[in-house]
Amino acid sequence: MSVSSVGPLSHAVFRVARLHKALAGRLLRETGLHPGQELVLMALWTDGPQRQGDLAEAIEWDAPTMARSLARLERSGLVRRTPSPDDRRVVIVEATEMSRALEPGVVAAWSELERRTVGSLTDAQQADVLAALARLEETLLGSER
Amino acid sequence: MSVSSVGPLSHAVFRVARLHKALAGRLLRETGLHPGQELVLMALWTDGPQRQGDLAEAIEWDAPTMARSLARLERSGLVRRTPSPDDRRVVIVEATEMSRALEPGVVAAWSELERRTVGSLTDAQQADVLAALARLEETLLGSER
DNA sequence: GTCGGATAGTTGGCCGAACAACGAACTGCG
DNA sequence: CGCAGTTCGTTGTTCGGCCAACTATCCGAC
Repeated sequence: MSVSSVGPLSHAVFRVARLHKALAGRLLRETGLHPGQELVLMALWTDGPQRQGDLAEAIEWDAPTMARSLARLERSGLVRRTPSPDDRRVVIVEATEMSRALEPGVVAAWSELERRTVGSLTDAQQADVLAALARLEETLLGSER
Repeated sequence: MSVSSVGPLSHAVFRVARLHKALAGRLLRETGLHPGQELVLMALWTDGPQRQGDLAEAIEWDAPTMARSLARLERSGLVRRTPSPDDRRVVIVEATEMSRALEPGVVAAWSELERRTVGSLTDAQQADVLAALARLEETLLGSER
């Protein structure tokens, strides 16, 4: 029973995901960030300081994953965490001035990633692919509940 | 610059991949395996004993990732590794008898994963999605070289 | 007011994943 | 024959990702 015969669609998702993530990693390397960290920073750049929990929810991360990732970003000086005065349990996260220097590189990396992902697809094909992915996402989300 | 605006297609790939992998992890948990290990075992079950390098290539894994994963599987008694007599650098990997007990569960998990991924898609829609993923894979592969 | 439950983050453990650096073994060329 | 270069696998380090267990804080009911 080979993988591709048991689950052709799952296998295809697997393969595309691997390739895409690997490409993202290579492109992002020039910025010095690891894949995923740019999501955190982009969320902070666009939405401003926010509670750690909200940030985790925004990019759909586990709380432990977010905590550790922020600890690393903080250590790199890209992020600042301050306890909220209102509720001493919550932590407010914000991007530092220093992190702003990375923004052009990150946007460039994502643009290039998108360019290389879209490839030579026509607009119509691109719409098809997006629609297909949306269908998959909807199905998978439905399977969670 | 939000992620979805910079790279809508990339973002969609990202999201589907996360959901799919998480679902795979949940389904596989019942077998006691971690996502990825089932790929190794399935390859060994179908193709028999083989060189570690060939195995890594078959499921497109990094050599270090394969080495460590096999070390864990070996520790669990699911896999046996013996040095090749012909070439003392190479290691021959084989699935143990004990591992065979997991086969039904693994196949069931992958079947369920596929079922939940396909969802209520018609055959035609399913073909569309597969074609779309194939196009993406082709594009991404082309971007590697 | 106090005590129990809910909420916010952290930490430990384990895994897959990538890169770099390394040692061991083989191969082929001069 | 000997040595350079290649191939095979391992180890170190650093990540993201998940679960489980824990601490600290807050809130609400009694």
